[in-house]
Amino acid sequence: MVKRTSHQSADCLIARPLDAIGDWWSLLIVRDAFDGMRRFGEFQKSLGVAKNILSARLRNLVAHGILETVPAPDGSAHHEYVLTEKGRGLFYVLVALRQWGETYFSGPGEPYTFMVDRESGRPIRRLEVHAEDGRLLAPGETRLADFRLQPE
Amino acid sequence: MVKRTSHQSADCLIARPLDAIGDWWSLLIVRDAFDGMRRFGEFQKSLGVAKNILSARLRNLVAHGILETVPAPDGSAHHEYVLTEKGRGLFYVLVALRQWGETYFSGPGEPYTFMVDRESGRPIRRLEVHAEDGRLLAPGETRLADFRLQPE
DNA sequence: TCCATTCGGTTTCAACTTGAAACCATTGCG
DNA sequence: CGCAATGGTTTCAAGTTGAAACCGAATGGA
Repeated sequence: MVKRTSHQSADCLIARPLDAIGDWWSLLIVRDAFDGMRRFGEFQKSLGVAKNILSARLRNLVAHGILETVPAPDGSAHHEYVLTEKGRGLFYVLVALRQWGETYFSGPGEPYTFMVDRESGRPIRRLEVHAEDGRLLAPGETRLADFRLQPE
Repeated sequence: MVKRTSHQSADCLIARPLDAIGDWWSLLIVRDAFDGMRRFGEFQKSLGVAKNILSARLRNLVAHGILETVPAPDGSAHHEYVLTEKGRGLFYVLVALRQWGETYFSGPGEPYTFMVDRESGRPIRRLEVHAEDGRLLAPGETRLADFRLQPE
């Protein structure tokens, strides 16, 4: 075996992100970070993940610029992990995954949790994909195109 | 070791979806399926993945109702893999991941590929998260809430 | 002061997963 | 009939994961 396959250098811009966050734990760490968690111990408790794994994942997320470490504000020797701009960019991925989960993975009769506007407490709208001119695009109504030279 | 950790029964509706698609290959298979691929060989060639792994992933995606097998239209004994409704629901996840990739993972001077409207060939708009009343929500301006009883 | 505890990890090691390559069963075709 | 293509499964070494033990630096209390 050469090595677990990496998509670091794949052409596809879906494959490359998966290299950074493409495992079970990383996205959950990011989710918790959006929920305000910052400390190693908080993540560990929330996720129930083994410490070595958490350690490796945090290191990887920091290496990819998704989290960054900042000195702990309480003056302790430890540091905290906070989302970078790039990390906050994962918000839309989380929302998409979440809405998919709400639609297809919530058991009947199960306490239904969903994403609400923090301000009003009301559910948010479903994500939509729009063309440049505003038309709503259904799944599959897109394709990929090269723009080596900016057209027009 | 008990078993590789599963989030099947996690409360969180972000964790549970990750159980279905939370590895490198599954989402790439779904991406290819959106691109019209249907045959084992097509996926294998496109992804360069070992056949045993592809086989296991396809089985898993079918088991989760993301793909389904249909008899091959050419009358051969083989079948094809096509996206179900649930599978097509992953469109928004792919778009979100893709836009994140476009923003943060495209090397400078690299041939820039992005998602365009199939009809017009023009780039699509960025995803936005909106509150019920239409207000634009920034990353972090949401939270999760329980709706055991429908409020209002 | 000294012992205990918490926090944030690293190390160790067995079980599990991954991937390359070999193998196998059907069908298609000349 | 023979041979290649398709769509897998099997095998096995190497890599990854996870539970638990360990460790070192700071507090925290008695």
